Order: sequence, then C-alpha cells, then structure tokens
Amino acid sequence: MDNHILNECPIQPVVDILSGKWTSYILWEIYNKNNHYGSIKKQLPGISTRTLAVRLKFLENKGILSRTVFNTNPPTVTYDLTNKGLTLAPILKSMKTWSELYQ
Amino acid sequence: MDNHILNECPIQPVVDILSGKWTSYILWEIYNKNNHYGSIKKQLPGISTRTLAVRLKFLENKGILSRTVFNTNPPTVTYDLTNKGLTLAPILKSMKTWSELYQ
DNA sequence: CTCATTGGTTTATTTTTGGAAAGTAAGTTT
DNA sequence: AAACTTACTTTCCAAAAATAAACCAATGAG
Repeated sequence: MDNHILNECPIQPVVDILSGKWTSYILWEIYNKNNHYGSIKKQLPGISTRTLAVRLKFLENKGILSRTVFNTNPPTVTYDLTNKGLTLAPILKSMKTWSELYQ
Repeated sequence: MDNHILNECPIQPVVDILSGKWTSYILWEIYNKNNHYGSIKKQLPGISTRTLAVRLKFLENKGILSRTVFNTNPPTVTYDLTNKGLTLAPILKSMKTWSELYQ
C-alpha cells in the first residue's frame, strides 16, 4: 500500500492511509461515533470480519485509531480517533460535502 | 469499484472516484496544471501506460476530466478538470495540508 | 460445565487491480 | 516510403486485497 517511489508527492501520506476499499468508510463510521467493532460491522454490510480487523489494526498502527477494551459481559471493544486521527476530519467533511452535491 | 450495498453511505460517491492506487495522484498532477499525458506519466514514476490510460478514461467517464487533442506535431493530448472535477479541489487541498503536517 | 455473546484469527480461495511488453495510430519530418 | 514522437490499446500475467467459512478466546449467565 506504500509507494516508495512517490515519496515526493505531497498527498502520498494521506493516500497511503485512505487506500483500501473500506478504510474511508470505517473512518467515517468512527468519526460519527459508531465505534464498537460490532456496530461498525453492522453499518458496513458486505465487509468481512477479517477485512474489518485488518483495516482497524492498520489504522491503529498508523496512529489514527486507539483501541479500548471494556470489561463488560461479554467484553466489548471500541475504536476511537486519536488526536492525529481527528485531524482527518476536514478531509472526511469535504468528502461528505462533495458527495452530497455531486453524486 | 462501485459498492452497491453502501449506497446510503454519505461519502460513497467520492470514495468511488478516488479509489485506485493512482487516481488521487493523477488528479493532483492535473490540479497542478501538469495536464499532458506524457508529463503526468513523467511525474508519476512507476505508473504503467495501461494504468494511466485506464484511470484517465475512468475519470473522463465520471465527468471529472475532459480530454482535448491538439493538432500539433506530433498530436498531443491534455486532460483538464471539468467544472465538476474542479469541485474536488477542497478535498485535494485538505489532503495536502494533512500530509504536510502529519506525515 | 455448557451456552451465548463479542471480537476477533486462520486458512484457503476468489476478485480486483496493476504491470510488462508489444503493438497500433496519427501526424509530421527526412 | 521509412522514421520519429506522442498517446495510447491489447494481451497476458502477477500481486494485492478482499471474501468465505471455520475456528478460537474471554467473560459471565444459567
């Protein structure tokens, strides 16, 4: 997913993060406070458990998401935007605005 | 590239357009007035002729780019953002800003 | 001690996407 | 008429990404 040849391209870091069929959708859900593993999956019909888990871990490794386990019965997990992840908000907002106007 | 199940997701239209390994980079180049087929290819080392042609046609079909042939010697082709394509500017700009700050 | 529930992992397979290489086409220039 | 340049197209193949299905683990409830 990382294109080493394009390191000079000024949008490479964000393209790297947002690539992947489901990544933007996952971030959109979490940005909208839908942050439990199960409820994200429910809101994204068609995504497989594996893909969701892989993408969430990818975003966690990139410092975009934080993962919190709650000792409920059964234990639940939430994913939240980190401070770094929150800075993606303008991009997500502009994506929503565009989609509303030009779809 | 179109996910029919997610038609309700408010960012689906733009995710559809920007998906693909090279699409955002191509748009970035054209947004920055680098709009000849050959010069886009030069600025994106690693992209194949096939991929560039496929992506350009995709964006043309989506109404994002316009294609113009010039009767020079040899004939050259430019790609320009349409009015619709120009409205992607806020997204591209926010992507650049983020990348500069958080890479 | 079995069951239900959440949140995964693992393995194997398919789909999607991109790449390499060769060929095509149009319009000069020689 | 052959060569040169730009801008592709075509075919075939490889890699990457996603899917399906089965399984695993933690935690309590019954």
